[in-house]
Amino acid sequence: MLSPYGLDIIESCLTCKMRAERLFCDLPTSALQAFESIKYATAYPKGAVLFVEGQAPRGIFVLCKGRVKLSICATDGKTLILKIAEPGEVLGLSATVSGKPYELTAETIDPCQVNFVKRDDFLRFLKDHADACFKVAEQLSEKYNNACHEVRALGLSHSAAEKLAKLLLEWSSRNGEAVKQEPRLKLALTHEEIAQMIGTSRETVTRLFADLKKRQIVQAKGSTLVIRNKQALKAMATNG
Amino acid sequence: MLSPYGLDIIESCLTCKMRAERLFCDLPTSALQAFESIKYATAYPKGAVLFVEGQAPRGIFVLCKGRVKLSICATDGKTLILKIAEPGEVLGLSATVSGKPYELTAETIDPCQVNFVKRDDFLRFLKDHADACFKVAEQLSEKYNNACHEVRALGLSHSAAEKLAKLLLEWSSRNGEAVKQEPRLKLALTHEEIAQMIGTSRETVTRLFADLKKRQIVQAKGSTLVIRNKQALKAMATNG
DNA sequence: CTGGTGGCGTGACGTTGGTCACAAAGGGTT
DNA sequence: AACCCTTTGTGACCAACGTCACGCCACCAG
Repeated sequence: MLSPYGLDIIESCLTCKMRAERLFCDLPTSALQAFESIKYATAYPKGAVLFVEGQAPRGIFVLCKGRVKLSICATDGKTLILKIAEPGEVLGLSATVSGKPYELTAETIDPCQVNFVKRDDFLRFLKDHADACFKVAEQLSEKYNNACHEVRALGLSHSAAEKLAKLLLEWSSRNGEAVKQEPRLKLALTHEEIAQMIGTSRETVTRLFADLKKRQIVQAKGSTLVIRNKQALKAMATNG
Repeated sequence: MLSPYGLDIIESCLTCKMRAERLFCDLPTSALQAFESIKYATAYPKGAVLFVEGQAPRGIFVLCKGRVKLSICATDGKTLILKIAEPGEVLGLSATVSGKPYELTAETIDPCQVNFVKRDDFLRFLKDHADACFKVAEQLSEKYNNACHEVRALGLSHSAAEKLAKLLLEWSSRNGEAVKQEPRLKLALTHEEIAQMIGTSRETVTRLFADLKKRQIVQAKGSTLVIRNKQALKAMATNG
């Protein structure tokens, strides 16, 4: 079997092992078969751009493997990273449904496997499969929810420190690390990228991390970060 | 007929004159009849709270008359106004679909007429009416789109002036005033509320308006604002 | 008229954090 | 080793803006 960019291709959604765990993949077999017939399994190298904000919607991208960076950017080049999409996520969904331009830019940061579905095919699929349509509504609610959290973090924070603390706590809650006394997390992003996630400058992120380390709140072990004082971090995240 | 809070109640969605113009109201008669049977026509005075962020979703609120302020607020009381909802808008939709808590707070700023539908009834209605389900997906896309714009405005702006310029331009584009040489708009909000919309302080808004007037970019005529120099405003909105 | 209240205008001041500039530390390649 | 290139660390400087403080005006009730 061909295996571009070092990926093990998932051939069919019907036999996909991760099917049950994922919102959009978990559909009755009849719908999945229909989906199967309109999807294009594709693969991208690291750094590929799936779509750019402002572009007319070509269709949806179901992420099967790898991570994708979702960002918006200003005319002057300043960019804001909204989230790093993980496998199972559907990208370009809202633009495809509404017909408006993609509202953000999607760029792979790993080699990725993606199922692409053309807009026309997808809309027809939704008309025919009411249960899929409901799943889409659920997915969109999820996305809206995330966007609201983003708005809250950006709009109601008093300082960059507060936003960084929020981000670290959110990351640690991803993998269930949050319940532990001293959560650990892999810092897979550069300071520059972290800065773009919280809407501040690279230097500020560096300084904030230095400060957190000095105050014994976090500790770096290679590329993993140990949160030594969860309470202090939470206090920073809520009181600004 | 009873007419609480000085409203002329719209009795039935089937005979509603505004039906065609509005996304959610524009459904086939069969679906509308089903909707009719599960909705509760209600009325609220000015200042009533439809739901609070964090609350478990009780159902959706279709706004028929009046305006509703949608906001999120921080633990310290600082609030951010996301938008002022106009008639035709469906409130609490995403939370009702996903089952997660309402992500924002809805408070009437006029006497309002509202059609309320309980969550259970609404979900059953969606299962039965695929076309309604698709409408919901469209509505959610719309909301997501708005949220993305909000994120962009908040996260990628360099200054409060830029955000205010963006807001004024957006307001003027609502009523088709934007095409005119010198668009006019009603300032229905206080400086305090405008500040809460762009995430800044009341004093800053006052100062910004004073500056805009001094530079002949806008002009106040009573409670209406005339934009005298659209170009300058656009420049402020894009170049920060 | 008088007092109360809510919105607006404005000065002074201090902090935050963006920007520039450069140094240091890795990490990979030749 | 010498060389890149990327990432991180740090100091200096300054504009933006949040905050406090207060005065003014309009409106309304008694």
